[in-house]
Amino acid sequence: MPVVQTPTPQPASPQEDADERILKAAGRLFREKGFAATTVREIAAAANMLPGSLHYRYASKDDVLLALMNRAVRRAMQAVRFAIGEVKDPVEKIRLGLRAHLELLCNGDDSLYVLLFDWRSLPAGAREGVERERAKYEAFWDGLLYEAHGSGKARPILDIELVRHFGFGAINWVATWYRPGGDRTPGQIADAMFAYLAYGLIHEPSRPADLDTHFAAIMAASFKSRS
Amino acid sequence: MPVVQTPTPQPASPQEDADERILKAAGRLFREKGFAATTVREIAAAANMLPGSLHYRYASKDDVLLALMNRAVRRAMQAVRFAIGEVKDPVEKIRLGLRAHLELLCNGDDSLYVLLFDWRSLPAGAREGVERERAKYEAFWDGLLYEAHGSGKARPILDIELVRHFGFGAINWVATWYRPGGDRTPGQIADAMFAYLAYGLIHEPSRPADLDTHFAAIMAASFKSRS
DNA sequence: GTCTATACTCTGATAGAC
DNA sequence: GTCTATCAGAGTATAGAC
Repeated sequence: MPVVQTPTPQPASPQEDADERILKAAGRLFREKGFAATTVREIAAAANMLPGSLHYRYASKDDVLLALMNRAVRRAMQAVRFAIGEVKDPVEKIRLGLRAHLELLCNGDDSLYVLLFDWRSLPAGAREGVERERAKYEAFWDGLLYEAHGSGKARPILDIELVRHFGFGAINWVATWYRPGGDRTPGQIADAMFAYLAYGLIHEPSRPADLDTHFAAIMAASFKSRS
Repeated sequence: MPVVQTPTPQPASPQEDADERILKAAGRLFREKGFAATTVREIAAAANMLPGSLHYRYASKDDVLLALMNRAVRRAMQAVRFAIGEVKDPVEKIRLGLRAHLELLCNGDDSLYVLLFDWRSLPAGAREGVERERAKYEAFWDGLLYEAHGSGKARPILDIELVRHFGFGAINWVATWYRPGGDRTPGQIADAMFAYLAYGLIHEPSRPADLDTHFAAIMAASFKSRS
């Protein structure tokens, strides 16, 4: 199993620096307190500037949220594509993609969390654009699932969209209980989740040895491999 | 498979009527717009009273949220216990509990949604009490999982808490994409989720027929049975 | 218990100097 | 581009009549 890497971010140009500071500060605050409970003064202070200066970059508080969410989708797509790389095995692609998604959610910037958990704060007018990009990301995952389904390795899946919803749910929910420094890294958690969902929790005496072996191998690796 | 029923709510006494109207209105608004984006004036208007009257019942907006969340845990516990009833099979108990939880989340009052998705809005001081009750609910689920684990029907589970987290994630996330009137009822969705997680998505030629049969039976029923 | 009226704070956004 | 200073409005909570 290849170790997951994250794409190296390109150094910010001088003029992007202020924008970057704003989005980073806003991301942290929106994640901690939620969009509506965060004030523009707080964002500006955390970004080491004054409210007036912030307004020069973003015309409104909503615009900050919008930019943050657009960035979240972009980064998620980028991280998953990068993690999969040139891997060909369709099931392994899903495992690697899950790891990348969860690592971004837990240890990356806060934008993905905000996208997922502060969706209601996005004004209705701005929703369409983000929705479109988000749909692309989901379609990408559907493609991975469809590919695995077609490979014959996966159980005949009755509803790929439903499987994606359940998978996203299990993995996104990690953000509500994960605390850095715990027993497992995000990568290990993602592997465990993959193993449970892929091989199931029901054990019956007639279950063939190879299924248990695959399950055990992933679970064991989920303990050993660093994220 | 017994049909899931919901406990019949006892009729509200006259003086509870106003409290009830407030919590119901607040639940709907908090779910739609979030706690911070909802104003006391809106809650009062939706409950057919004026802000001053609302204040007579709840000293602050935070108190409304607190009452709503405490109620959510109470109702969830009640609904799951009721759904399980006298069923003895540990795996079936989990299936029925999942259905009840999801039905409350999708079609019941909005308090459970608010509890799960507006957790950050609860002031730190009030968190402890809700946390304690919520921990009891989670411990109850851990008990169900432990029981299933001990029955020998379940695969040797390495981490019950992790399984609960994944299960809660998949099932709670349904609230973010479920729309009433769609193809499936909450009960059917819960059954599908149960089947996927219980029997796994990986299919291999050596998989014994009985596992596929159980999986198929639940999935087929998930299409037929009304929630 | 519910109303009216209001106090006081904080919010997002802006205007204009530098 | 960033600052200072400020506006107009909305926010929660309250006081006190009925």
